[in-house]
Amino acid sequence: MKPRGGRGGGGEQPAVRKGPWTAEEDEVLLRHVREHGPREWSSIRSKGLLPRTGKSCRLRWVNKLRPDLKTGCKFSAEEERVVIDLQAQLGNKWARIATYLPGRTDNDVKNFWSTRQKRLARLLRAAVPRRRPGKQSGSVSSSHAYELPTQKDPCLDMIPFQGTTTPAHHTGESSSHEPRAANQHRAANAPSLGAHSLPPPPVPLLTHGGAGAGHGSSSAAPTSTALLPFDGDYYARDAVAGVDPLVFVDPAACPEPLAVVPPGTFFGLDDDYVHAGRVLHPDESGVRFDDLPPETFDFFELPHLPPSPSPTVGSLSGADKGQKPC
DNA sequence: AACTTTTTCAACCGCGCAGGA
DNA sequence: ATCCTGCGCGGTTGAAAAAGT
Repeated sequence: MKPRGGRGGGGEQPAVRKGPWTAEEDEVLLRHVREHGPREWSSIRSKGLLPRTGKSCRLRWVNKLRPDLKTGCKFSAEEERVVIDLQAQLGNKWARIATYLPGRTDNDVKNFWSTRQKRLARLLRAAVPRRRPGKQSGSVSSSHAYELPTQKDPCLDMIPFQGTTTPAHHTGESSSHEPRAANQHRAANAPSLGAHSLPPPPVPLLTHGGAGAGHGSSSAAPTSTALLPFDGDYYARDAVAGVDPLVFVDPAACPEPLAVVPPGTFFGLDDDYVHAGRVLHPDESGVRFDDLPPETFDFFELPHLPPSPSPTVGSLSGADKGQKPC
């Protein structure tokens, strides 16, 4: 990190400091927020409180100092599901997705997603025979215990892992920005999404076992089986044993599950889904990369999930205070 | 135990929008 | 109508920690 002085707009202001925050800086920032609320970020520097840009201050607050954050907690299975579904629905609107996840920041969601993208990429590369034209994949199975019933060359090397830019499908909003006011208090009051096509966030999505389940958020998923990922899973097929880890929301109580990845949106592939070496056709929809990594099957520890935190709007500020056990 | 690889997390950057002057 | 400033968002990077060999 090159601490460049930056042409700090005002001559008297100290050079902008970058890099990791110190406890002292945190304290100053917290004090500022206590006194003024989470705003006036730029005044922090202009008043000489901290040699940090307003931007940096805001980021620090939002991502680290906010009292309602679930820091240090891995994403629960339910959270993962929400992220995956919403990403399919909204694209990379991390801030918006985060509004559905109390205690999570857009940065959390973003990091989570990119981590999984990387993991998937690696897994697929490892798992899938590289069959190039004219070269048969004879050697592949030797290094992998599982055999993949490949039906068609998935050309995985060409999968455009689009975590970065491509929304799975556009929701038609040209501006990703929510109304400012809504944004501003997102953390504290949970979201009030600007209308558009999505349902209001929090209530249904973190349903656990059904209660309060979803405002019909989706266009898809006529049945829960649409969400059932793996009929040929090579990690945990046996373990699955009829349990759909992703759809533990009782379909009866939640007749309208979250949107599934609609056909053609799996990593930008059209027509067919590529799934760890085999191609799934649209009628097998519901495949999502989340199913791939072994740890996904931590799902079977789901019973440990906290009893529906009732992630309703507003639960964020109160109930989620402090660092609760994950 | 040492080394390598992978994952996680924190922070920065650039861009675009909104509101005020 | 235009410019300026502040803020929020999404993408990216890099260091530290954890896991694997």
